[in-house]
Amino acid sequence: MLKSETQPNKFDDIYQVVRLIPQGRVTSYGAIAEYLGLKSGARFVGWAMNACHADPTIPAHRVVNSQGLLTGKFYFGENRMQQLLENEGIMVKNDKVLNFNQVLWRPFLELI
DNA sequence: CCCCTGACGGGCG
DNA sequence: TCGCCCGCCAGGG
Repeated sequence: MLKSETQPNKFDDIYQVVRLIPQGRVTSYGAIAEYLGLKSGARFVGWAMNACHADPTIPAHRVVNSQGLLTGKFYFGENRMQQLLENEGIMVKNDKVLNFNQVLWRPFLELI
């Protein structure tokens, strides 16, 4: 099922970074792409997430777009994504993460 | 083989 | 400040 046979490292790296996101924090597709040096950009990350939405071990709800908008909430069901985030102490209003700059987890800055 | 689409992002008007 | 357009890469029709 996994297309990992074609892009093993890229997909795995992306999932790896996502798994490293601390609870109560979020990150953006662009941040992940930048950290991994994916010239393909954020689109590739979003695409990778789409391919993994069946994997419960990946906290995909902690990945939002550069505006802090829950663009992928549609894939979690009605308000599942927002519920998961709020459950971790992240405030969400109108499908947008509040205090985004505070909860944003930047791998290239905080991952050592 | 060609065209369209997509959990994005940055640039320009 | 808001909205539109283009780039990027892979998969599906």
